[in-house]
This record gives sequence, structure tokens and C-alpha cells, in this order.
Amino acid sequence: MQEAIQDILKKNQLSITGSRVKILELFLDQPGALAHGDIERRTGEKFDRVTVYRTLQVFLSKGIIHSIPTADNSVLYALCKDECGEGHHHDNHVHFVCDKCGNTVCLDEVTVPVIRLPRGYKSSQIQVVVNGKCKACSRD
Amino acid sequence: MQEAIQDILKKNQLSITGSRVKILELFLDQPGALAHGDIERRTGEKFDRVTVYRTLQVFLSKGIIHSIPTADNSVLYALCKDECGEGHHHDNHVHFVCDKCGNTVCLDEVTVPVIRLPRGYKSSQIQVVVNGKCKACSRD
DNA sequence: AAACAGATGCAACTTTGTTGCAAAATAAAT
DNA sequence: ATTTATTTTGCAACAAAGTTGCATCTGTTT
Repeated sequence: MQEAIQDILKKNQLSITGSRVKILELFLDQPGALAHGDIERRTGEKFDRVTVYRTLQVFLSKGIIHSIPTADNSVLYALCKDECGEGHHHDNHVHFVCDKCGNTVCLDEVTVPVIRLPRGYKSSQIQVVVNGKCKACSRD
Repeated sequence: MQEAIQDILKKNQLSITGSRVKILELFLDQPGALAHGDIERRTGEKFDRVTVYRTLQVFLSKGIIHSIPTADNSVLYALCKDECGEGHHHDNHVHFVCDKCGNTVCLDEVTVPVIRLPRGYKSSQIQVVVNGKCKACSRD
């Protein structure tokens, strides 16, 4: 685990620091997406707010994580898969937000559909966010 | 025009006030979506910030406008079509954000596709946001 | 181990959004 | 047309979210 984390950082030419390791751990420890606030809380407020912001920005720019637009316009982040590199992301999967438990997950197995745009429009990226009830919550 | 605006407000049992008329005008005057900031600027800061917030909230709750989640997590609003009523929206169209000019528009003629979710997931709403170059900007 | 580059924490600040309350504007009733 | 009741507005104060500059500290390189 620790090794995997160090690998990720090295591969992206980032120095290995406490905050970066801890925040990456959080992402690896759980399947869903995290909000900035989640991260602050779950690191036990050990790091400065500013540090968390900057760490997330660096991860974003390196393509380690990607951001997810949600219906209520809060910012969520989730780990990218290996194919993502600096600059362009390939997070071409669907995001799912559970209305009941509030969790957001990447449905990696569901790829975003092809969208036919009107004449003249050119698409570079497509974001699909599905709201509803997740596996666990739709049982009740 | 003024009549159309008064109609909309009356139909939704809202009193006709300066800020509501002016903000509706803005939406009717142009095809794209507006951010809160746009609205403040384009009303010439004539109304208090709080008033703009509250007006948008009322319009949202009445189904006069809908909000659009964007990749950079700013909040955008756009007019709903007639079929939208208090409570449930039918804004089941695709939103397009131009990377060049920054404008966001509703592609009313492009409906959101059917998404096949994994077992156990139930969807209640699907948001599709396409980034790229709009008609005007893709010419260059 | 020293020197350098980069990351962190702090303070201060900006922007964005919210709440309570008194004053003003709108709608309804006489 | 004037009064009354109801909404809406603006203000002030606040809370939350995000940014910037700078001095200090940590990680990396030689």
C-alpha cells in the first residue's frame, strides 16, 4: 500500500510528503469520491486547509484524480485510472450519486454514450452524472 | 415581451417586482445560461446580492429556471421550457459548454441518452454536460 | 552534510452564499 | 383611492469556501 502510493507520486515527479501520502491513502482506502471537506475531516485536520487545496490541485493537474460535477454543485474528487496522464484525462465513465446515502462513485464499467450534436458543434469531453439509488440503498 | 414576463410570474403566483422582471428579461434576451455573477453584473448592480440569490431560488423552486452543473463547479441557470412545473423539471436535454467563448447553452434538441446501469442501481435523473467548441467558435 | 528546490503553515483577504429583521413595495379589500 | 395585509427588498452581520504572499520547514540532490 505504502509502496503503491510512493509509486504514484514518483511516477508523477512529486516529492513524497506527509499530506500527499495521507490524502492518497484516503482515496485508495475507499471506492467513492471525496469532497474537500471530507478530506479535511478524515485527515483529522492534521493539515492546513490551504495544503489540502494545493494538494488536490496538484493531483488534478497531474491526472491522479479527476473532479466530478454534481447536481448540487459541490466539488468531488475521485482517483483516475492508470490511463490518465498529465493534461488529458480519460475518465470517460459515468458518475453515480446516490440520493439516499449521498455517496458518489465512478461506474467504471459504464462508458459514456456517444452524443449526436447539432451541426457545427464539436465535443472534447462529455460528463454524465446519474442520480438515483445505489446498490445498497435500493434494497429497502 | 413585458407581457410574456408578467404572464410567467402570474402563472406561478409570484408578485411582479422590479428584480423578478429584470432578471427574467435577462434570461429571455439571450439563449445561453447565466451564472449568478453574470446576473448581478448585467442588472447593473441595481439589486442587492441577496435579492438576486433569493429571486433565483424562487425561480428554481417554481420550475421557471433550472441549474446546470459544470465541470468547474460554478452554478449556471437557464430558462426551463413550458413543460416544467413546480417540483419536477423535464430538462432532459444536453448542456453544452464552449471551451473557447465560455458560453453554456441548452441543446434542447439533443435528449439525454438511456444509460444502462449495473444491477441494483436505480436512476432518477441524468445530467449530461458536453464540453467542446460551439457553432460560432468551431469556425476558426 | 550542505545547498537547493519545493511544500507547508500562517495570516490576511476575496468571493460566495446564508440569516434575521426593519423598511418598502405589491396585492387585496374596502 | 385609501387602507390593510402580505411579500419582497436591502442592510448588516455572519459563515463557508477558496486564494495569495511570504517566511519557515521538509524532501531531494550532489
